Amino acid sequence: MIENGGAAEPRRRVLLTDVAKSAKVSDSTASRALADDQRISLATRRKVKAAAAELHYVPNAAARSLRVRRTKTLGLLLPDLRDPVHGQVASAFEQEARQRGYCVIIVAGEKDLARERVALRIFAEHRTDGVAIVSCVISPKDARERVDPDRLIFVQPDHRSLFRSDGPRVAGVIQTDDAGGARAAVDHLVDNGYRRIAYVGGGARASNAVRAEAVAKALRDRGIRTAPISYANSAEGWRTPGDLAAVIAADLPEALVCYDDKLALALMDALRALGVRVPDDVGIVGFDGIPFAGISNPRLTTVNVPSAEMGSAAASSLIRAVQLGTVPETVLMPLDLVVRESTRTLPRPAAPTKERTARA
Amino acid sequence: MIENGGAAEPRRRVLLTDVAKSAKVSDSTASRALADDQRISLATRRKVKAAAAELHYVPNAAARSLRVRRTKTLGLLLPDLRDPVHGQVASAFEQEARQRGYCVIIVAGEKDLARERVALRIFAEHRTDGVAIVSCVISPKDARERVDPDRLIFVQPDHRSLFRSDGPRVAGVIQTDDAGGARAAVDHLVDNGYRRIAYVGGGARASNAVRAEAVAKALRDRGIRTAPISYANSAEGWRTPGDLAAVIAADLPEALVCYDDKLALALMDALRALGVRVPDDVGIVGFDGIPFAGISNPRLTTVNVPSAEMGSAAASSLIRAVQLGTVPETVLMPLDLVVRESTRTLPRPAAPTKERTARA
DNA sequence: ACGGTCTGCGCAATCGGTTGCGTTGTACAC
DNA sequence: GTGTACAACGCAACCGATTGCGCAGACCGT
Repeated sequence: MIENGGAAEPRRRVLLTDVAKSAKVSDSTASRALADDQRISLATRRKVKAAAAELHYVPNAAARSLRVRRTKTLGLLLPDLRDPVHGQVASAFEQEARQRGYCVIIVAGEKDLARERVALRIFAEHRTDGVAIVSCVISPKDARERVDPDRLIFVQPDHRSLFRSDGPRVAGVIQTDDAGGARAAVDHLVDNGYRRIAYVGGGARASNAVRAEAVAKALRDRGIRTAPISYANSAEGWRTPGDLAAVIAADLPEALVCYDDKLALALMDALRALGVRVPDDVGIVGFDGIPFAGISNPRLTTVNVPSAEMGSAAASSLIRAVQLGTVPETVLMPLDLVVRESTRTLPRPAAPTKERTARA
Repeated sequence: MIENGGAAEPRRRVLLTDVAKSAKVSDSTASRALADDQRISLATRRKVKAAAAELHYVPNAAARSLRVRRTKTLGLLLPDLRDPVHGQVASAFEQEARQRGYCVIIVAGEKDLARERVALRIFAEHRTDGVAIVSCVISPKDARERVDPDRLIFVQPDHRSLFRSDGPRVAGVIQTDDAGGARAAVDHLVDNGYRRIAYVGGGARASNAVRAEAVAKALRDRGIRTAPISYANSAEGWRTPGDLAAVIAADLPEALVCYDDKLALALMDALRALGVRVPDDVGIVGFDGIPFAGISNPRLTTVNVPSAEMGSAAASSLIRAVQLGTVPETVLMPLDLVVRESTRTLPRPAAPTKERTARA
């Protein structure tokens, strides 16, 4: 029977000791019994478990992790939970972690270095067994100094610029093959007759530079030698999609490759306001493969990024590393193009035309 | 100077004791100094802090919370991090919490009772100072038995069906005024000449029933006495938006009020595939006000739900309750309609027409 | 010189589990 | 009868902080 004490006092939490007492065994035996330690007889184990259930015993994670020096907790640092891509990553990460018995502390860093450092500090205080950093601005070096590098993994669903000049290994990295994705996008466009192709950037962020470069290279590789147009934001401040659309509409290319789907969709909206039709007047391809790209009007052709896979891969890789005492692995995620309605086949000879490919 | 010990052994964590030793004070003084206890002289405080910084001391949250019986941690249970609405709520919740010095453990319950119970168990083990439950299937009663009711708040950005037959107070609740929202939507439609108005449901979920009822009542209140059409999903299984669109197109109403924006947008896409134009052939209004509703084609008229405000309200209310030892308050969030392009003014006398409003 | 009041700091208990090691009890062999 | 092996369990230390209480020394007044 449960002793209630009569009064409605703030019911004292039931401790392992209470369970032990109720089962008439020592604390240590109770602890082992609940952990299914083979040294404890089956009968005793059952007795203890029954008592625990009866008393509604809930172990104290803090006390346990203090002793065992493991928290079964992971830290997840990302820029923003509202973003579809990060939401996808976070969702998959959390699921995978939970299935493996870990729970996760999520902190949004908002692409702000100070906040990101605070986040890592929080993880350190909580002694998380591992940390995943998704698309953040903090440098790997900086991050390594704040949390155990062996317990650290970077996830870059949108770029991997941080990892070029930083030596062979910084920790685990789950990165995307932006070059491959850009190639697929460009191939699709060129094969369908598009020639005047522009890249529309997402600002001054490093992630943008990577995709811009990837697209530029893919264009060069296909012999598109017309100076690639690139609409970057002004160094200061941000252009609204409306402003950007106006600039673009003033000298309309045949196709636009956008930094990401969010930009592509916003741009489609803004262009529509200007009377520019997609894909009739201009083709558009995005990056990321967010859910809404599949039901927009027109549906968006996009380079799909396996955000969910990246999230779960990060979690499982991290956990494996923690348990084995190794360093999280590094994996490169392939990107595939999903062709929809925002691009079409241009009514023009698909074979490379002499006048455009110059001396090809 | 930092003693490194030479070898690359798994650098022992630095403890408060180390800081104390380095500052030549006792542990207790070190602890108090770091907490800026007035009893410790300023000079000593500075000395200790310097030592802590020098040694890169990071306090152990588990040890601390074990002692102080407070974890400065909140639990957040929601169905899915991928959902725009929940993402918004989670984002705001996390921000607010972090600003107040709390960190948050997020668990996705996926509208699955078992998983939700596991989540609450996790929160209980971690002794979270408070728990917020967003749009979940677990009953308030059930939840109250698993976590301290005084530390519990429900957030219902999409419905509040759980709270009708459950007594006056179940814990804190942040709920939405769906009735008001539905009224605004219906008023807008009716004022613009729409008469044959249907509600398109989101399945058998309780949340759907609430909005369906709210819309039905709003229609009745405006004297729209034609039997309100309502496209519910079949009891078993789910209809695809395509199926749903086909059914709707077969006998097209003048306007559709959808359970949420996601459904509205999917429906617009499916209807377009069937050659039905929005808003020319049918008006559409959604619920939630997700970001993408603002840039869809056509832009979606929708009942805006202040998800972010709800998230931060939940966090601050919860924290306040925890600190004051009171019960989290209950608030009702007003919903406002944002009119965009998916509805228009019908070329029909706006005044109620005799033949439709029957004996009005 | 001596009692009283502060100021600044340290001792040791405490939070709630886990675990190395030792102890008890029984069975079995010799 | 005694030694040995093994199964089942208990004692007490430990994890790393926080904090109630007490104590030493400085300072002051008389």
